[in-house]
Amino acid sequence: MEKNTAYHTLLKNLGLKVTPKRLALLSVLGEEHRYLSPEEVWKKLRRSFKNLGLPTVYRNMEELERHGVISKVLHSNRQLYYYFCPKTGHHHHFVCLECRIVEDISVCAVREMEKEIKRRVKGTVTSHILQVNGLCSGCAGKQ
Amino acid sequence: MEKNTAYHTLLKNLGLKVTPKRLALLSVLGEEHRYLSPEEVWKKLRRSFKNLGLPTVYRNMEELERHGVISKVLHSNRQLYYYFCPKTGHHHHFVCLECRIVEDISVCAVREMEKEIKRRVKGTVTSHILQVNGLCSGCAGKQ
DNA sequence: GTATAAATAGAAATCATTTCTATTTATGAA
DNA sequence: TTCATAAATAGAAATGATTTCTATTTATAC
Ligand SMILES: [Mn+2]
Ligand SMILES: [Mn+2]
Ligand SMILES: [Zn+2]
Ligand SMILES: [Zn+2]
Repeated sequence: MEKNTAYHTLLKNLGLKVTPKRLALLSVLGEEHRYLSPEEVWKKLRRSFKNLGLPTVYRNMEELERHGVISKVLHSNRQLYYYFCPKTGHHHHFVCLECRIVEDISVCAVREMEKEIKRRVKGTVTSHILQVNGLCSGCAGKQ
Repeated sequence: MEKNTAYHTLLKNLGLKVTPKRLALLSVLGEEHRYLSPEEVWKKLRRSFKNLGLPTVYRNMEELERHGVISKVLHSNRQLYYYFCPKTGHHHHFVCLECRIVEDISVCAVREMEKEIKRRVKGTVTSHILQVNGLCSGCAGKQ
């Protein structure tokens, strides 16, 4: 009995059990080019699964994020959003606060990003969040 | 009766009432070169004010952020943190996840930032959050 | 098939943040 | 210095997204 889907392989490679709900969750995320909240994914999945707990969706999305399969989207309403990005390698995302569409941005420097966004996406950049995390010299020493 | 402090003037200019608690809150934030949560500020302020509601601290910090006096710090624990940055003009922050110290970074491009951080701060960059917000062409049209 | 650990449902708890309402206070004008 | 007024506040309560808990189910390797 072959379940030869890409998502099946993906879960196998991560050492996660291949459950119908996980496959469906990946399918939902994979078909959306927008970021979704766990609750939104849950509502979509409940069409196919009458018994599906919201905590299950939270848990799986968190797990997939830990494995780098999906990425968190920061939002000023501070709710959790995730996006399944097919692109590999370091890059960034232009996210629309209105329709929640996500566009890959290959360059990294902020100036160049804004130029590229204006040219390619024809959108408006209203703000950007740029935060460098790490350890200061004092704390790095203690580690 | 002159209250000739910078914070007094600051609040006046914003059109906010100059209350003792607001002045003390600004003083607490101004003396810390680290980002603080509303609860932490509340605990510090309660030393001076026996009656001080936590909602008051939340409200004032939110208000000051809206006026651009203090800036939010994004944190993976998704709690609210604020930092009173004396520097003006567009720049970014290097925040230490360990001790929560904040360092101003004047250049904006990510590559250059990492170089500068390594050279000046002698710290370790473990990650960076870079998100460009705005409206896609579709949504920008509707506005 | 069977054993085992992982995954899940459903209910309940958590807890940072927000809302609500009565009271207090800062402020500017009289 | 009153005084009127809107702003600010305390304290209690509500909120709600997220997490935790436990019994049950399920995928998987043997
Ligand atoms: Mn980058
Ligand atoms: Mn910048
Ligand atoms: Zn540090
Ligand atoms: Zn859009």
